[in-house]
Amino acid sequence: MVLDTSRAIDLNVTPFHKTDDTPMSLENKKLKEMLTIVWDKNTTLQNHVNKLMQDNEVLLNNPHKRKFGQCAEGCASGSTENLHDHGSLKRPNEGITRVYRRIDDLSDKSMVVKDGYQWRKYGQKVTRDNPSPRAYYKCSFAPSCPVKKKVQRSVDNDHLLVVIYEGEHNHESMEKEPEIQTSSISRLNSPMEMLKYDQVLVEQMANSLRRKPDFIEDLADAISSNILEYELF
DNA sequence: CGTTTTTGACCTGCGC
DNA sequence: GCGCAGGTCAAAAACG
Repeated sequence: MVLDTSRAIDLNVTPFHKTDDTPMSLENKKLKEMLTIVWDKNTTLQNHVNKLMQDNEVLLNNPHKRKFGQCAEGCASGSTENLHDHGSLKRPNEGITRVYRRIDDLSDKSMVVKDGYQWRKYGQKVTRDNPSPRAYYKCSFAPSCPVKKKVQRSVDNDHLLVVIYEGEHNHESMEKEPEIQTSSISRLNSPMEMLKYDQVLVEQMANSLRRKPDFIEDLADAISSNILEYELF
């Protein structure tokens, strides 16, 4: 869905860009035109996605919700809007951080997320919008440390654990592990972290968008027209 | 035996 | 005021 722009740019700067009419030059010209078309379509799609995410943000900030944070998983209780909030990047409340962790072993039900801190589980609950239980943890330094976290499998993707941290630790962690931050992009420092972030984000958006029939039609149109144009060359 | 996890009961806030 | 759903408590069980 998302074009690999770095590759596109590499293709666009081939050493064969003389203005003569050699077969290689013609080929290069065609490739450039194709790239322009694909790029335009990609931009259109991304605009569409941005619009959907903005709509989703409006839903998240809907004051009808009981309390912020409770809509952490599967806000799709509304029958008309079936988008989930996993793609949202910013939260209105400070001190609340969402982290996505990938699970490789689906049979592992422990929902243990190693984040460098010690946690004590104090509850577990099955929520209405997600069949997998939500686990509640307090920092083991409580009550001096007020931090809590909630861990639940993503309703969209079994391979993802959604971890919601509330509050800030007032002590040092035992060990630090890299996390996939989605609430604070500034914490994605390395290219590898950015790559992981993109991967997770794309998965979430794809899962959400699959539920939008209009978008599927648009996507199908874009792909089919793209293929036709490609075959014309 | 101390610590952690489990789990049913209870509390709280919100919508109707 | 009632019902619902999420969050928390606390006793019992499990574990090292």
